Amino acid sequence: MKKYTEYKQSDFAGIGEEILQFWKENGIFEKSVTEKEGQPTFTFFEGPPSANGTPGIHHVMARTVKDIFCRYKTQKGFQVKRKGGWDTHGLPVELQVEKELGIKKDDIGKKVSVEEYNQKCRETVMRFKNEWDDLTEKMGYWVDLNDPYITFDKKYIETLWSLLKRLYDKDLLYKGYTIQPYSPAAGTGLSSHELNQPGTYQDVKDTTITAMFKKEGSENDYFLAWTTTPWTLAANNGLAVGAGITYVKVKTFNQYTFEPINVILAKDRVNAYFNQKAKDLKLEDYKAGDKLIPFEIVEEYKGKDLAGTDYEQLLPYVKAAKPAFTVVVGDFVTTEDGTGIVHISRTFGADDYRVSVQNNMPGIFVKDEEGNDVPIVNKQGKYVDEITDFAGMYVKNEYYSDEERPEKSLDVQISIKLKEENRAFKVEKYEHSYPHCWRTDKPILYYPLDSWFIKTTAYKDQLVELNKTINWKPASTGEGRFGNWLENLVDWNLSRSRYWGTPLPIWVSEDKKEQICIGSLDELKAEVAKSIEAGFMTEQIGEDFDLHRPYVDDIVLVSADGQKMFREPDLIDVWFDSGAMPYAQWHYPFENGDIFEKNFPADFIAEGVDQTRGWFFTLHALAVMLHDSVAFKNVIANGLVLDKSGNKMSKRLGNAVDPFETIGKFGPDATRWYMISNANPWDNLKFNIEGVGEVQRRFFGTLYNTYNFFALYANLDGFTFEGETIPVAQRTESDRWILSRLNSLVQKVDQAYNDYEPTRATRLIMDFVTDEVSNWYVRLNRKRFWKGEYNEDKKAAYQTLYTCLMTVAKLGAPVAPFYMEHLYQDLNKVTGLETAASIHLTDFPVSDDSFINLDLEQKMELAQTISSLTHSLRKKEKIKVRQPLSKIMIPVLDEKIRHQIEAVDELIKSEINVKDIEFLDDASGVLVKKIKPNFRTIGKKFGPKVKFVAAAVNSWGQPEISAIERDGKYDIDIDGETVSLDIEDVEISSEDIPGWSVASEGKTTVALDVTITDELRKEGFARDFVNRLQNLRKDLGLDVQDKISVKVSSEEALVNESLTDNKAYICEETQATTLELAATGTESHEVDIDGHILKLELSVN
RNA sequence: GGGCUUGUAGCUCAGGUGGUUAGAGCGCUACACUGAUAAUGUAGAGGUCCGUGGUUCGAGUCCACGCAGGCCCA
Repeated sequence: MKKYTEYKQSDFAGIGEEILQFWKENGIFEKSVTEKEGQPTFTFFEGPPSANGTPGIHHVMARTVKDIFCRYKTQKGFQVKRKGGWDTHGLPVELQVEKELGIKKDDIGKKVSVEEYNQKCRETVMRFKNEWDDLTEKMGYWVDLNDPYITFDKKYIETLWSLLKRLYDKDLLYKGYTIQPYSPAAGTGLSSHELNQPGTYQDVKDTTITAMFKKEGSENDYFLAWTTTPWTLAANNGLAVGAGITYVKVKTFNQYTFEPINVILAKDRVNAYFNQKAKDLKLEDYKAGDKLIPFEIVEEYKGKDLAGTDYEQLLPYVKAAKPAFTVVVGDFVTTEDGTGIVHISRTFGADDYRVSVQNNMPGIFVKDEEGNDVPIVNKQGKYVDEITDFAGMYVKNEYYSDEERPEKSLDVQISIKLKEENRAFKVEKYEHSYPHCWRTDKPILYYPLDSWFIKTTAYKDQLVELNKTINWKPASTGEGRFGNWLENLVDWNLSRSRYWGTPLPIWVSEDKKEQICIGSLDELKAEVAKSIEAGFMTEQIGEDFDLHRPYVDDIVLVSADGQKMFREPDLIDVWFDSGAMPYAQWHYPFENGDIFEKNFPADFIAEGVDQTRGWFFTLHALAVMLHDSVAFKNVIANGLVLDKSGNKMSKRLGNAVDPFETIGKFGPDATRWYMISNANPWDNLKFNIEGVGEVQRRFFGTLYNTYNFFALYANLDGFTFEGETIPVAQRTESDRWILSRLNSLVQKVDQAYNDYEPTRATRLIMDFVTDEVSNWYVRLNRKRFWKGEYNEDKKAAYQTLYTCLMTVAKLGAPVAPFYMEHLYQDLNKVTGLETAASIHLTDFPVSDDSFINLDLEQKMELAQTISSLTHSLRKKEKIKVRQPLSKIMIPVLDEKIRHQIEAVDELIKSEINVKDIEFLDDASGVLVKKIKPNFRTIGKKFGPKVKFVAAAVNSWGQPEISAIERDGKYDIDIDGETVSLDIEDVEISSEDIPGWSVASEGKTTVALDVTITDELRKEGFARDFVNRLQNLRKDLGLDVQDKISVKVSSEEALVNESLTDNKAYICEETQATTLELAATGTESHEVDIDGHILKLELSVN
């Protein structure tokens, strides 16, 4: 007969490896997909990781979340295809290659050819693929690694080109300006990544100016605006105020020219600009040169009232058309520093640019040689010739070489000019943090650069609307972080001036008047053919043509009017790569149209919350713009994995956790279960390795022990779940109880997974296994398993526990795929009840409502409370559980409770070792009742008078309590007013039983009779004796079923009587066929029971 | 600077719609159990619910303003 495997020792890491092998050999993952052919699909998109770095523990977290729902949906009957992928382009790859080659960006094309450089990127990007594949397997992440999509693949890029072409045809792709960090010294724009490198922000002292902008048509009213970059004042095209900020007009004098002026600034900033000591000075007393300058607030307005006011251009070197030089409202204006009025220069600030565009304000531009609009600072960082007074000066003194550096910087010279013109209110040095170029160490400029954009703003409303249909976990990320981002959407800047990435497929003619966007390899070939005809190219490109730089740059096309066309040198944002994966992973629309249709949009995706503006956005944007659809219906944005103290993990700090080490030590299941159960995936997880150990001990250890317990006895009795399943109605109270709880659990866990709440699911399962199955059901029913014949009752116990174990395995399989598989196999190999080769091919359990019995669950809860209270009393009285006591008494105030307790009284009695349960009701006359107000109801009824009502109720004695119990209501007098209290307005309980040792919890009270009669004492002694005998059996290495003969010699009457009186009991418990009181030989064992020494001799029959 | 988020026992976390003894696990202490045994059970100690105001008869819970940590973006 088949046996359940019994284990001497748990080895969870070993189970992981063993099961992994089993899955591989039997192709279980493949089957879990192919067996579901024809079933409804559940689509999951894999956000591609980059394999140019080693995986960390946070990847285990992210991928566990993904895996759980794919496995769950598979068990729920869906077909879940999971195509893996690799993100291969991008700056980190470039930086790493540059580091390894010991070059800088400038060296590309000089020291190293673009070709060599790209080859190196291609090698580097997959460097750690093996580690990644290894982790994927070991952690049990089921994803198809055989046919992954790779973003540098030619087919992948071709899809990207086709998408770009579609956007281009919809007029959504355009070239424009954006304000970007720019290093004139290095001659290149910087990415935010580069700006975030350590050391880029440095404290510097700059000359700052609070400039005076003269209000149009006024005599001497000026708006004050502060800037830390005076060189941008010549490009000023507007002023911004906060709509809700209060502004004042102050009558005063200019400290440099001593002229009378009226200045307008935020009310909150007056104290920062005017000396309080001058508060009481009179304006008419002011004399030119006075240190203290008097001031007087003469008017007050809101920012929104100032909007629309015109002012005179401050430095009118380059003109601009109206509505330039107008006051507008900006949401970024604060009164933290400056004047509460912000100087706006469309060409030199991102906020400035945005607010200018919103208000249609032209910027200050000059024409270059080709007639294009360019800013007043050139790419070297010098003023253009049009700024006559300062033409050719660097705008930052740091850009000069040491020899050429002027004594007075441009900022200082502008300050002097403005002071002389009565346009400077205040000039001062100011120390602040300013970003510097990490390569040249010179300050950067915010500067308008050419870029290609996708006009996402044209789809803003659809993006916002469709986002509302997405189920975000947590909701706040969707509404807040993502929703707000969509509300303030700007066009997607697609350009990157780099080498390793997807090239922009746009060719532009030499005169910039014609352009063409290529949407496929075939199109490109057709264009190349034309170019060959025109004599610009000599050879057609081949099928294996690499769509990367530098090869694409060598292609010269021909325009309609016969000009040469060159590719725009930009690459596209790598986020376009990943956002396009729903299409590009299938090489859609060139191939696989049917697969794409079935797998778009995704039902579910998951990635880190840091992807909100990355992958989540690009997926959403492309789906909305190209398909008028969401890209995903459900999304989990998981949080960070921090170290145990809440610090970010980093290799530099040495606090990073190695996932292989953790899995190697604790196995994949405990690692996964810990991460999911400890905190919601969207909260940050403080990863503490001890927590993994705890999960292993507490949850998996308990489950393992429970299985082992089952296996031990089921093997002895040969239980194989053969024959009839015993009807639930014929099972014991506790069987029916645990099955009721089990079915409730199935319902709740199913719901939790379905709601994308994995943490709730794991906590439910864990509590069920440890508290209900192990600590209550198994503990109370232990004897049923090991005592007596293999009868119906025993069979029911086996069946019940088996069902619990099997169901728990299925419920927990999505989170702990290895151990649950192992448990499934161990159980099923004996019973053969399931036909599926793997738990991951079985169906998710379905709750049977007819098993759920809430009344029974209440009863058991009562039993648990009563037992716990009695234990507590025994403890207080120092009476051990092995000592039987005659009774407990329980006051019952209603019949229902009484019946409920009666239904489980056997259970209670055996658990706490008492002979009897006695109920005390009103008739007993010994009850002392306690009453307290039910605030929930009286709060609603009496509102502010609650206090008085509560005081009245609390003062009641037995007569009032009896009265309200009898009549169902009671009238009291509050403040001369009669109010009526109903029985629901109070809670009556019994706390005291005069003369007894009592304990209570909630409405349940227990009193314990602590009298130990001789008979009880003898019985207790017999129990102790059984205990010693059992120990002895174990010490002697006897088998559970061995029968024995026992001889005992003792001088004491108590001992002898005890053994005689309880002989039958002792023999049954210890499997003794005889128990003799007789002299023992030399082979005897001496035992001590509460100071009574006796000798006993034991022989196996 | 802005958006989002977190703050409850030494640690990790629960605490529908406000309701009077704020819970669990781990850890700690003590005890019990010893045929689940490198297990297990019971009990105990341990709290300014981040702070300050407010709303309310009543606030861990609602509102406002702060403080501290985190993420993203400027």
